[in-house]
Amino acid sequence: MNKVACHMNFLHKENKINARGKLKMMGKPPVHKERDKKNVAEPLPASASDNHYITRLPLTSQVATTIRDMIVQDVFKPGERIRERQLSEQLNVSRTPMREALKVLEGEKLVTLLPNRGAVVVDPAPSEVRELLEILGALEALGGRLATEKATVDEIVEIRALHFEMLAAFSRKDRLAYFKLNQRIHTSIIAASRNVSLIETHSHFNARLYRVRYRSNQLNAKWQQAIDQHETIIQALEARDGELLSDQLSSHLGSTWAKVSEEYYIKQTGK
Amino acid sequence: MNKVACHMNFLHKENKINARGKLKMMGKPPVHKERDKKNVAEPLPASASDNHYITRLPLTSQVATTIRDMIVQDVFKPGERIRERQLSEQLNVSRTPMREALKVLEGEKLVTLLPNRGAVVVDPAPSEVRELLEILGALEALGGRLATEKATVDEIVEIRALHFEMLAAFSRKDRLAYFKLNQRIHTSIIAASRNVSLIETHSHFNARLYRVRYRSNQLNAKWQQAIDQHETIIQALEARDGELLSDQLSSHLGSTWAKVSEEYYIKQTGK
DNA sequence: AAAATTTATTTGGCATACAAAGAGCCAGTC
DNA sequence: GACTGGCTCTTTGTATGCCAAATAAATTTT
Repeated sequence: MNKVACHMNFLHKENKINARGKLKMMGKPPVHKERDKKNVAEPLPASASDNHYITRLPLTSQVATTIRDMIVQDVFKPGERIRERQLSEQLNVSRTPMREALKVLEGEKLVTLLPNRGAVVVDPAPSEVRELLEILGALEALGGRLATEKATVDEIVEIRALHFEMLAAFSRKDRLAYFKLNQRIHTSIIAASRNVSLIETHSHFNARLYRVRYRSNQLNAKWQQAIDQHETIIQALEARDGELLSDQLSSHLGSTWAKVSEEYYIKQTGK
Repeated sequence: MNKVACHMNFLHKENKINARGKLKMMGKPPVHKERDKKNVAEPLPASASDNHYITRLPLTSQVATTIRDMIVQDVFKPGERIRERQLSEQLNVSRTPMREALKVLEGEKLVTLLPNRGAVVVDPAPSEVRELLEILGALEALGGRLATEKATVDEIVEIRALHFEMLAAFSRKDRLAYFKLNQRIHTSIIAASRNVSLIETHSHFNARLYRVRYRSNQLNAKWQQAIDQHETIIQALEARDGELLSDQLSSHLGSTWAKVSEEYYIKQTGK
């Protein structure tokens, strides 16, 4: 359900999605391979560890998730073309779910579908990144304001705890841990807004910006400043000051743009 | 490109989409039916009236657009099931583009795809409508603020003109004209923000709320109040007062929710 | 009447076929 | 040599048929 990628546990290109234990070789009369184990109803506990027992999600969704992860984690580079036939063979699925998955990803703006030329991984122009950050800022501002009204004490405490963990990562100069905690904090604030549609929308825009922010995080010089902003954010939440939190969140993303745009500038001139 | 429906020019159910002047009977060697007319480059003026000359859009997109219009315009009622085989026969396309189109619409949250049970037209719960209106409010607030910075004088003048037209529709008690002008005004303000992603996102949420707002508009008792709000909105834009415009736009949508929720209440109790 | 079982309908996914669009190549013309 | 038109090759777009699995409906059994 969570569209933001979980880091570094994706399938490699050689991996195969093999839905419903499908047996591909055309001999072998279909004999319900490993179904009989549990053909009594049995409510299916759905425990976290049943990822073998290959999930009964529609293949299309599985494929979409796989590709989505590959994109967010840079297995497919921006601008790279995705050949549906080739990839569907690699994933061991037919073209049908592959194409449907690409349609889904197109809707998520993670790929562009050129007519008769297939899918290309999007490579947002700097201006688009700025636009998206503005939107994300507005969404977080809304989420923050709602959170000050609706968050439970427990949620706020948990967010504060994440903040401390983030400080720990900061002290250790552990940029990856820092990044992930940072993300979790923002996501948790939005989650506290209790607005399901907002949570989804936020997650969607976050995914579109994931790569950019990840890379920006790797070379962010103004780390201390970001930390300071975060402290204010948490305090505003604790004080349930919607106005302040709202402002802080959007200006926080404003400075993200400052960092990112600087990076674009460097890439363009120096390098 | 504009996802908000243009009113009442959709295809009826008997209509057929027949892409690329496809000749289905298997005789007839392929002789580029009516292409030769314009195989010289000719930038293709894309005038509004070239909807005959059967567009060279992918069938999937055409199907998606058709169904989208049918949904927004209530040909398919919320909660109604869409049978892919049946509908694809009616539209005279195969299941393949039909299924892809439904995937697209799922991404737009206009239908829900139940595994093994196909597509159902979404029927947002009141709470979801509230959520979406909150989000739309935040988006319009952002758009408004940007518009005060970026709008050209011409754009503002045009919006003022639309406002007067809307007043005219109001005097005539022409609710449909009023509604459409109202939509155009809001869309124009967002368009003036110059943030392409925002324009798209706004259009998307607007589409999801289209039906609700349309119906609400039909029985809105507090029409005068809405008019007053609009006057303030236009003035704020003319004064380029971002703060004010921003506030007005989101509170405007707040009162939209007031109206809509009232209607839900009526439906639930009285009726 | 409730439960279990059978049947019918529909979707999910695969495989195959073929037309059309692009991309690249090559020759011929100016 | 640059442009043009035509080839060929590859990939996508669409149609079609097929079958398994899931659901819903009908029917039988208990």
